[in-house]
Amino acid sequence: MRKQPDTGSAFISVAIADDHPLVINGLRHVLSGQADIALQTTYNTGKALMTGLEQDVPDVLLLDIMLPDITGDELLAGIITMYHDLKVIALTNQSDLYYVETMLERGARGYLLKTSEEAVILDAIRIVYGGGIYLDANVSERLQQVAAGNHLSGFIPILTRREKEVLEHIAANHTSQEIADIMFLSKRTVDSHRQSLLLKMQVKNVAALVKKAIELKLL
Amino acid sequence: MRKQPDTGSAFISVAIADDHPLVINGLRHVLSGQADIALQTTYNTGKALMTGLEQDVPDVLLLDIMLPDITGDELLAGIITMYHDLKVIALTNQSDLYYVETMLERGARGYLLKTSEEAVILDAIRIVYGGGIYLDANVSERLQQVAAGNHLSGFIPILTRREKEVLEHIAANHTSQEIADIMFLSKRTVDSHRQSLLLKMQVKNVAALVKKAIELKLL
DNA sequence: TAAAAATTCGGTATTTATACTGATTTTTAT
DNA sequence: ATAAAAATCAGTATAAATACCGAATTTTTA
Repeated sequence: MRKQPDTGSAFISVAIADDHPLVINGLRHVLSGQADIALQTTYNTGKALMTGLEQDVPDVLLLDIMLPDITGDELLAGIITMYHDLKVIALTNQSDLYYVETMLERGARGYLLKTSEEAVILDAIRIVYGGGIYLDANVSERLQQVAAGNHLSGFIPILTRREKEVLEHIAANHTSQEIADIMFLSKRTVDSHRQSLLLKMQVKNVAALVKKAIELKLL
Repeated sequence: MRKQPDTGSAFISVAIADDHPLVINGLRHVLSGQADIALQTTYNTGKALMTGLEQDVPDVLLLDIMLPDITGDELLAGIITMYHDLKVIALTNQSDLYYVETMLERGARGYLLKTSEEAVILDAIRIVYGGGIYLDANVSERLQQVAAGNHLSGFIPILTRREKEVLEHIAANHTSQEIADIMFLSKRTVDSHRQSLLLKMQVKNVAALVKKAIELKLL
């Protein structure tokens, strides 16, 4: 029932982009025992990945969303556009779950944790190769929590440029007046942005604001 | 020049405590090629580790500082006390560097990143086994930055139980009066803890306090 | 056991943040 | 080109946080 890859090969060719040698070695070990999977190449930077894809496109790419030179979500949009047939599985740590929605929106077909079991990793590769979408159980569980608005209210507020700037200054131990001086604005304007921030983030003071911003990776 | 282990074996016996299968497999792969190193056991929880050590103590333990059931720093003090000859190398992610000082204080003999190169890992094991102390280059670099007070002012403030509680409530979107009601305290007392927190953390408002607390893994 | 640290509470004054209403100009998107 | 969103600033009022002062009691540590 599985589609044949464009290369005509009988194997699922896999590439890995991750800057952690241990992760790559671990994955290499996992994949080496599989008759239907062939590890094509490994990359440890986004730049190397982009260069390599120009030469050879694998069937499935395991992509660390935190490469040293660029984040996965920034890479993904371009990759999907350029290589329609490439199936990307995001690879991440427990703590980066907030990226799940973004990555899926941008075209990732799978989402694995670096703590995933071997069997899960192999399943994911085969399912995604076959056209499916695979989320690690822990991820899908978390997604449901988020969707249900349990504690993160289910959405990531979109902050404007100025709001982000003000937020940075607030977190950097500055008062409204100080921020006004730094940004060459009236204190009123700064307070206005503060109000918007509190409203959008659904909190009532800057302590909770900063905490939530960090949780949502906005800071 | 290397000391012989207590077991009389010609190998350096190594145990790993880490809950990530990929990390364990990666390390297993790295160690398997070494004639002088024998991987004794692997554990994936703190509890399993404690139980296992009662039976058999390795020469060197690679200890993930973020096991699912307990943190490394909580484990370490007890382990070092009970097994004087056991050399512990902390194993962690880039983001957990704040623990370095604590781990060294509590008796860790080495500090490796999960992103460390194979050669570095092997070096660390041999050096620590021989009685030395080994820090990953990235770690020692960071330690110096911290020591120089570049931006984290060189120390991790020790918060008291009550201060931590108040800090949690502050970050949870509560005012002093609300916290007082929740904790059955006078608002004065809560404010007193607030003052101590700001003083210890060297900030002047709760926004910066929360940010710093999260950076220092206190929250 | 003695000393040190933590926890508790009070008063007072000042600064800062937050809430609300309202409005103009600039930028962005359709 | 037009509509929508963002950015700017103002007034006023209240709530909250912060900065000092000091001090008694309890707990922890040496």
